[in-house]
Amino acid sequence: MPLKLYNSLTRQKEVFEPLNAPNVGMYVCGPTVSGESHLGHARPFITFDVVYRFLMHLGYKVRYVRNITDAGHFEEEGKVADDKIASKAILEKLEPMELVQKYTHLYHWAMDQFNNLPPSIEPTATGHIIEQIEMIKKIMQDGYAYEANGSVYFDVLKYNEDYSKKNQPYGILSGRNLEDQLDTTRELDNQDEKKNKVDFALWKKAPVEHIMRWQSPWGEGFPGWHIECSAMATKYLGKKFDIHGGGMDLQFPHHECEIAQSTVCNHEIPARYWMHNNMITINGRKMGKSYNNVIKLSELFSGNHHELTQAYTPMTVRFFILQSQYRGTLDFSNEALQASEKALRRLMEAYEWLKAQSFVAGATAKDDNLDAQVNNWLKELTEFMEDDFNTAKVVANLFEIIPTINSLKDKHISIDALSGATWIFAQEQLTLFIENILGLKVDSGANRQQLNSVIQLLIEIRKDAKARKDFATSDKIRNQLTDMGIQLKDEKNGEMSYTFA
RNA sequence: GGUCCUGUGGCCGAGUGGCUAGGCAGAGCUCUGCAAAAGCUUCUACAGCGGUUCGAAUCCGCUCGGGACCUCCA
Repeated sequence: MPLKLYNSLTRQKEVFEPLNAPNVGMYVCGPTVSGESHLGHARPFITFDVVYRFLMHLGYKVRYVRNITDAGHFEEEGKVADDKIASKAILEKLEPMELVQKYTHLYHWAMDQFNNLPPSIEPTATGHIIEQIEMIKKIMQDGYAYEANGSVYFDVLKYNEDYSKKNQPYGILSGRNLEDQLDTTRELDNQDEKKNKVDFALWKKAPVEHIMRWQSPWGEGFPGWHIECSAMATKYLGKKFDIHGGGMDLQFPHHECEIAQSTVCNHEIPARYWMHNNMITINGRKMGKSYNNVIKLSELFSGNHHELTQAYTPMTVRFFILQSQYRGTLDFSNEALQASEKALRRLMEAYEWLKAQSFVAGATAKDDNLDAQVNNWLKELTEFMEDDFNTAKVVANLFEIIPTINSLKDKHISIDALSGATWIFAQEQLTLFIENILGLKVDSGANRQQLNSVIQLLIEIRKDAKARKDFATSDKIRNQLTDMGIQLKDEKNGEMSYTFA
């Protein structure tokens, strides 16, 4: 079956056909590093990490470009007041590059926690001022932008008029028509440099107090928000590339504007497939700065937030996100996260155990029905991913297989219930999907080597106690370990194992 | 106001015109010195009202509810 994905541009699922197979170009809008990333930001990066991983699994050579937006009007929350007082001395002033550095590091740390693979190229907006200026000049030459008082604006009306004839009106991606927008925005329109309210900035003149500024043909200023993605995508992926991704809230205006800019410069819509992940909600409402309901990633990992009843590991969060399909909203709650935490532990325990077993390839199956069923579940994993990256169904099928694995482990079924080939196939598929495609791994604590030795010692003592029928001691060890978050389990064969809560 | 999305069991979530999604929580059983874990079994569904159909949670209409975007936004 071929890979199919939902294309926001055409509003339907389409078969994925790369422009230059086996190469695939994918651009995903990255973070604005003026603040710390929150749970909502995690979704696109995890979603497209899985897309990236799956495309590579299919054998494509993927160039994955994800930018860092580090130019614009920067203010760190809470620091604005200080900065206004600060005045003359450079060291007292808010230095944007300090913020950029700080939050870029935090962002990379979070991506690493989530086990997201680094993109092939991670360009910064400030590193591509020249490319952006060149692009703006080109748009002006073609007559689709104008200068006003040191700023440059894109002429949306003219663009819409000309490109409507080519069946590419402004609003083609978000499905809105310009007339409606003119109607709804007219009242707000008064004193402006813009010819029309719907025009957007390609370049902004920097006010005197603005620290971030670059020389340009129009004076000192800084680039508009939308042009950076167009410039960097074009530079690294060419005029036309395969996939452009990002959050649904970027569809308009950001991606719409990107399309307009790139279409003028390069004469075609920059990407063939547009993918948009839906939002994470909290209490049914989009998580976002303007709603004042964000949970930052560091807060999520530490549990230090009034909405949180506990800390959640990065893998729990990743798994939580992958349990849903990326195009639907996903509602955050402690209950939901706790469910994911437990489910993930069950999945990983079964998987780790299975991975450690050795099977003989030639052995035949005694339980043909179960064997066929397991094979089917394993095969479906690929089909589900090929159907617009349906990780929710992939996860569901993994859980279908778990009881069989645990039954073997607990000797409720014998090893020859399934054929050797099926067991080996299960090992391969689970490794492939759990680790390589979903990108899940066992949360590794700090240095646990000594801890493990200590626990091993306690286990020995407990075994002796049990042999003596000294259950008081045996229970004391188990219960106190449980209180510390270490769970002892008595295995069937008299051995004991443990897991960290 | 404009454009669009959505409403699934206690919670989170798949899904399709006819077959048990899955996870977590709850109940029972097995195992166990007792637990835990695990296995097996099991209870709560498709907002409401109409329509199309042999058959709809799935398609259509209306009503009610929730949400997103309308140039800060993942």
